[in-house]
Amino acid sequence: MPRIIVETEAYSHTEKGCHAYNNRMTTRNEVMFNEGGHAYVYLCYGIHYLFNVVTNKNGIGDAVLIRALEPLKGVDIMMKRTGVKEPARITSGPGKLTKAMGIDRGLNGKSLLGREVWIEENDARLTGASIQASPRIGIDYAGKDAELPWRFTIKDNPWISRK
DNA sequence: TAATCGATGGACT
DNA sequence: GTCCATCGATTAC
Repeated sequence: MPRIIVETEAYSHTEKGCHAYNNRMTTRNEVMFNEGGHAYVYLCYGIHYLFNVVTNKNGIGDAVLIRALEPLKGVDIMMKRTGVKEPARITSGPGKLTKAMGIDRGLNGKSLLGREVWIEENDARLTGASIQASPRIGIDYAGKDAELPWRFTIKDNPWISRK
């Protein structure tokens, strides 16, 4: 069931918004220190699973949070999973998209080159002008690092989260 | 071992 | 606009 990723946020161990800040490794975020190309899935607020892609080398805790998707197929089953009627709202948020995709902690640490979850290229090509950068969402506790413009969205795409 | 707190979202006033 | 469900990880003691 393909999707196009339309909204992401970057997290690096060099800033406080990241779980791996200051190279802190815990049972929760240890997969972030894996080789890039792995899935990092964790439970937030006791309710929502958030899906990240580990991006750096082994031993370096960097990742990209997937915040929103544009569905290409499978809209019907995602509406059934989430109960959301409006197609453009099914995956418009990091917690909602994992529910729509059926992602849970069972995928934590899985390789994105495997068969359970993966990312691939398609024919869509973006120009720099169609990508907007803005401050990340929901990390006020990170202080000054919360202002980093590390949230990337596709301009005017209706599937991005509205915050 | 106990208290606190989220990389959220939905319901409600 | 405000409130809060819900639970594992983290922090406080």
